[in-house]
Amino acid sequence: MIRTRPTLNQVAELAGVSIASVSRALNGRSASANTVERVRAAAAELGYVPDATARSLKLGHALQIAFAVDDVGNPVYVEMMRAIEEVVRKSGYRLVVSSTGSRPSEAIDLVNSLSRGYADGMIISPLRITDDLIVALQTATVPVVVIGSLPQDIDIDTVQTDSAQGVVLAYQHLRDMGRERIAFINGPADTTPGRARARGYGEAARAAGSSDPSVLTMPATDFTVAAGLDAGRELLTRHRATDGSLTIDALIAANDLLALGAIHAAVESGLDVPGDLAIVGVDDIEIASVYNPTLTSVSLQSAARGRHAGEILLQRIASPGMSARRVLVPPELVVRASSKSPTPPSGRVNP
Amino acid sequence: MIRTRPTLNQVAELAGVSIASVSRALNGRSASANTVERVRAAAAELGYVPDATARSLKLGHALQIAFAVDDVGNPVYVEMMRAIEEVVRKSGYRLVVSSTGSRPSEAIDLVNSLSRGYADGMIISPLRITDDLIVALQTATVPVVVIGSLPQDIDIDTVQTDSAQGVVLAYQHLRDMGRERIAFINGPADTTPGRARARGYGEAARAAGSSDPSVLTMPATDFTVAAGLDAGRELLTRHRATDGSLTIDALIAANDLLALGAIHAAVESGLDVPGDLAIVGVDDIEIASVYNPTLTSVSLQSAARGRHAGEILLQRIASPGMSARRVLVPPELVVRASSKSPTPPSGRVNP
DNA sequence: CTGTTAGCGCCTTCAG
DNA sequence: CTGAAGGCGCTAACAG
Repeated sequence: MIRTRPTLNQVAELAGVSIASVSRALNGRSASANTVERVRAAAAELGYVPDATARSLKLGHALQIAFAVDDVGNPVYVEMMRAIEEVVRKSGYRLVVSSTGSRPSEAIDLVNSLSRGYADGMIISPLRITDDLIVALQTATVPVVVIGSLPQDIDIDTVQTDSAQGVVLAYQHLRDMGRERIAFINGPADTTPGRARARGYGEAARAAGSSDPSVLTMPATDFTVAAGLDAGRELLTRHRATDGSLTIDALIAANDLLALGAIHAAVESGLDVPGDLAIVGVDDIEIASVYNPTLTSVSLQSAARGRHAGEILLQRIASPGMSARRVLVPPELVVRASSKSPTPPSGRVNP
Repeated sequence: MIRTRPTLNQVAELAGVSIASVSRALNGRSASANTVERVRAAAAELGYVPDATARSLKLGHALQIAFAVDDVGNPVYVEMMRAIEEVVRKSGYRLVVSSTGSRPSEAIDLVNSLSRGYADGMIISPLRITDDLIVALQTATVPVVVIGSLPQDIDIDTVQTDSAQGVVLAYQHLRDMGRERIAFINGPADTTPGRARARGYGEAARAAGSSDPSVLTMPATDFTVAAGLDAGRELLTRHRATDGSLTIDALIAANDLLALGAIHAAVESGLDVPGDLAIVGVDDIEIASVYNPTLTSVSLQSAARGRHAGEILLQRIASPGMSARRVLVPPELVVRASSKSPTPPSGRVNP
């Protein structure tokens, strides 16, 4: 049977003092040693714990932070979540995680329901940033920090990375490894990261002499392993010469989940990775380092982004007057086996 | 600047009616069409949204469900989380996710803080179930559902699976595939799943004629990929003959993350999986189906367990008087490439 | 149908 | 140092 929760009143009655004294004794305000002692005893006997809701109503804050993402299944968000939780819990906040799904309307509903005051602040990392969402963010009644890229003129705290630059790093790395025809599996083109990464790929490809980067681009329907598998299969059948040989020798995937799916597609079709096809992902999720082959990836430092977002949000809650901040976390290439050179010099032994 | 939130009072004033009428108009209780109209207009003009905290205090529930796990990084918990969220959100509840870390004391603190009433119920899936935790669970002031195995006589709702049986399935499958010496990488032995899976392995091994299953058992320090990598490396160096050949031909890992780490350890040491070493995991996480090789795994149906837990919790919140329920979700073997036969019949073509 | 009123449980002036 | 009282924003009787 569920035990019913004792209230301040019952503690007061048992201790033989007023509820005000109980409150003070328990919260460390001025009270005589005698009172404190009796209150403590009474509270312990009843198993009293203050009611969070009543406290919130009185104090005006919920001690909760909301974190909203499109898909909690993506390890990137899990990493952010851990980092955020670690930061905010030190200040006494709980983390409420919401998976909004891909429809921006859901995210907007969520932001608006925040106005109901169940959370004291929000961190959101949306894949699709619509005008409506921006309006909702701007008119929210609690502080909001966005992990992602907002238009420059929007006055909202932002933690962003340069994923276009990340893809450029990947491209250049593959060129350095001697790859000539580098394809690109993007996520949905209507997402913010999708657009940014396509831009990076386009820039890098053109700089390398490609006249039309889009011919080697394959959009996936989502940023997931399953979508990467589909896109990978499609890409591989599309870029075969009539003799069955591959007409591409490298592949950048817009994130690691897509890359994993794509590698699997390559392997299942009998290709050697990286021998026949080098593959680079983006995000550097944990599995990247133990996949077979290990996956070269561009780290977007999810944990660091989460940490920054948490800290900024805490600061803004403390001082709402601050002007909006933008912190930029740089991408970093992490080289592993999946992008090794196709023609290892033979007759030489590894040092 | 953060917009300040309008209250019922201000809406009432603007609409020229009492706050009670506003409340009724907004909540669809009896009110004249005229009143409803004016209240709606006033609320819209002010951008009014009811305060969740005040509402909770009055109504006596927080409309939140807490989900506590040791490590949100494990895809199993993410799967459960999604399933739970889907179930509870239909009834208007938000999901608060907490990562407790491995110390049972943290979980106990969390359970106790639930008594603060910030959540109306809790689902917890603890790796380590101590007596103290059970006491905390029993004395919690809100309904609790445990995903995991509790002692039989404990009167708490439980959703469990039979992971010992799951390991038996894995063992028998490997025997069927012609494997003779089947090793076992367990998680920490002081965890509930660790003990259950060790028991299953012991039973199966003894049934197959092994006198001491412990000689082929290697405990990992955690249920993670990193721990699996370490344990795999250790296991592989330990079970080499003097000529360098492997003295085991199969391996069961207590979960998929460990299995992934172990496969990687095998591959990096030049072994062929499944040629030299067949590997089976437990949990059937998504990556299992796209790892190279694809991982044979025993599904413990995390999504189904999460769904059941959510439904049971909702029922109990609705009718606290119900006697405790136990639902059992059976394990299911999912065969993939990592456990294929070591000696494929040659001279034959696949149909 | 509508307004007034009494709390939900807690914290915090304000007197004493 | 302590008790009484007001009120955070809302809903649910209760009268009218």
